[in-house]
Amino acid sequence: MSLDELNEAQRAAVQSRDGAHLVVAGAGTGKTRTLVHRVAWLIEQGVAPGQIVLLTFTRRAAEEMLDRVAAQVGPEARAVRGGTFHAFALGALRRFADTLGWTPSFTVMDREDAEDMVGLVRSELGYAEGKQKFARKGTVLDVLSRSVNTHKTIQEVLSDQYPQYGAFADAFEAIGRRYAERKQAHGVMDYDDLLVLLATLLRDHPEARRKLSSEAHHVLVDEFQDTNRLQAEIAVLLSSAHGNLMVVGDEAQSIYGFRGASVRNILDFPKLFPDIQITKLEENYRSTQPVLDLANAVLDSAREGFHKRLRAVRGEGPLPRIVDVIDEHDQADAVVKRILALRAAGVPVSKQAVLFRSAYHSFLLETRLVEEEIAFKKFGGMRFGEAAHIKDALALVRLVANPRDAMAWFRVLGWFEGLGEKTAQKIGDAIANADDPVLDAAQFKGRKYHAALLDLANQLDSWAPLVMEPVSCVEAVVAWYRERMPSIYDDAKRRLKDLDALPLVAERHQSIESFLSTVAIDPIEDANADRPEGDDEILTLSTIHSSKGLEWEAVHLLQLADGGFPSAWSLDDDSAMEEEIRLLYVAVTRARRELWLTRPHFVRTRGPTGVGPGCSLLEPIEHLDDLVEFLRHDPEAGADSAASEDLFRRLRSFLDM
DNA sequence: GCCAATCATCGATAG
DNA sequence: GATGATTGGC
Repeated sequence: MSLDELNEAQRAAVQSRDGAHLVVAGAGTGKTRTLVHRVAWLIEQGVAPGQIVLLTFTRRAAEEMLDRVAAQVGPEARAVRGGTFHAFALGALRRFADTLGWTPSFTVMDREDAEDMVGLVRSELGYAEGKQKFARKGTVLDVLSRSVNTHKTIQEVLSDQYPQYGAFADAFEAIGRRYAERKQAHGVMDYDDLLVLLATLLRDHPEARRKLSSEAHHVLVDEFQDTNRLQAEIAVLLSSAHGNLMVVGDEAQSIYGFRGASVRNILDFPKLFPDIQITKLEENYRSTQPVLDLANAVLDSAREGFHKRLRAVRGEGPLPRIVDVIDEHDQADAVVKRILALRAAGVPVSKQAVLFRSAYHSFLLETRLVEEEIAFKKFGGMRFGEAAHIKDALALVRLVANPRDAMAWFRVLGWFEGLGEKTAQKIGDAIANADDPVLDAAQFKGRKYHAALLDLANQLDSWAPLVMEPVSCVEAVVAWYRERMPSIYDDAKRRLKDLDALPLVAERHQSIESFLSTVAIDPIEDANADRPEGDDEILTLSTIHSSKGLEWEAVHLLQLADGGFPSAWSLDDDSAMEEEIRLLYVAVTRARRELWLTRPHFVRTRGPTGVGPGCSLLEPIEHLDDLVEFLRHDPEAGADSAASEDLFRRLRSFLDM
């Protein structure tokens, strides 16, 4: 391996001695490359790959890094343990569940199941009833989650984030308690439990801590600015046996405040370790100077100054453009034409990305892309594994694996006519608590759904022997479920082929439990996603959140308008607006050379009303005129130009504004 | 008491 | 477009 390709600061990080090390890495400064070299270097120094733990934010990031390490030091690099905090926690908790009083065969609920369980608890406790409108189940779960992820009391979370429910702290707490009891009784964890329980294990059980941390000789954490209190605690405790903890991050790119992340973790990190080493990576290898000039100006517009100046190694390039468009239709038109123009100019679509604040911002564009036959892959938003029919099939598999899974019963029983929420819950709970957890269909003789339940019970019996063979089991379940689909969904036909993906995923797993819990925290890829010949022609569509750490030659940023980006929810909240600014910073710094921002004059906003035209993210940027070139999209001319300045005037008078 | 159908309201980002 | 509150039927 050659260290020649690294600059001095990167080399210092790569070859750092043991101990705590903070690497502050601005956008595009070679953070990934540094981490890759660090891991490779450790292996070359004789550290066993299995003793290195690389915690990243997404599975995608972990895999990419390990690929690159493997390219340098060989396939043994695969033994490096990598992944998200949640995935790591899952593995550790499987081994130490007993210690914490949990069954080792626990399963993991995704967000939707967790919400449903909260919903059931809420109605059980009677908070759903009339009187005053109570928080919806998703909100209740949000509050509970925020409380554990930020170490704040329910009351504090309510006062800070949901003042309208400030008087209901007791109710939230009661729901939280019952919810927690139920999870443990049923042997299911939600995402937060994975972190909470791992932290508890490491904090309160010295033997487990010693064992886990001595297996993790070197702990590296990527994107540390986006960790929350629990994750930071886990990282520190996990490295307690040796203190070899390297964290990498950029406080200016903190964009997960909404789920409890705190920049304090990275800012205060040095206080934890008196002899910490700190390395700053400041030379930007990714972008041209004009892109960075805009990025710097964006940061300057933040209330909390970060005093960061990105310096380009690449030199000059075109100015970023702000293209004014009328509405989303116009925007889709402008972006499609721009993508094609860039392709014609030699930038393949695979080196272009369209980024946006919220997943739905790209809907209209997606229809245009289909018309234009531009293949794309979308990241963020609704995932394949979250589609209702996929979750249905998985619920059946869960029942095979664990007949006491009350939430799976709840979901499955909901398919049958005449069988509603109450009865489903009753049946599910009864089975979960029975000595022999089977569905006794006979007792529903005379009911409309008697025959359906008999069939279900028979099928489950026939699948039970397959529990040791994930693929056969999943295939059998899917085959039966296919037949039921038309009675559950009007658009069953469209959903059918998605089910093919499940057996393929199952093939990669030795056990049903491993299949199910992986699927819960690491959503399935759509095996049917249209894959045209060669990856060359696939455009990336992504939420800004999911674009983290990635880069493209050309970046198109959508919906720069109040209510779009920034989100309507942030407009009246200073700290939320700060996060919107950092989001814009992240988006801008994804671009290597071409950066096109579209600014629609009119957007259909969801959320709080009273959103006017304009983009309050761009307004406070000083010298914006010098930093970007302004264009207007003219749908008639089919090109962006300054020629149709009167377009808006005409439109305004047309709309009488 | 429970279920299905209807109307009103609120809506993001992710593991 | 989903969730929740309401209504009307068994």
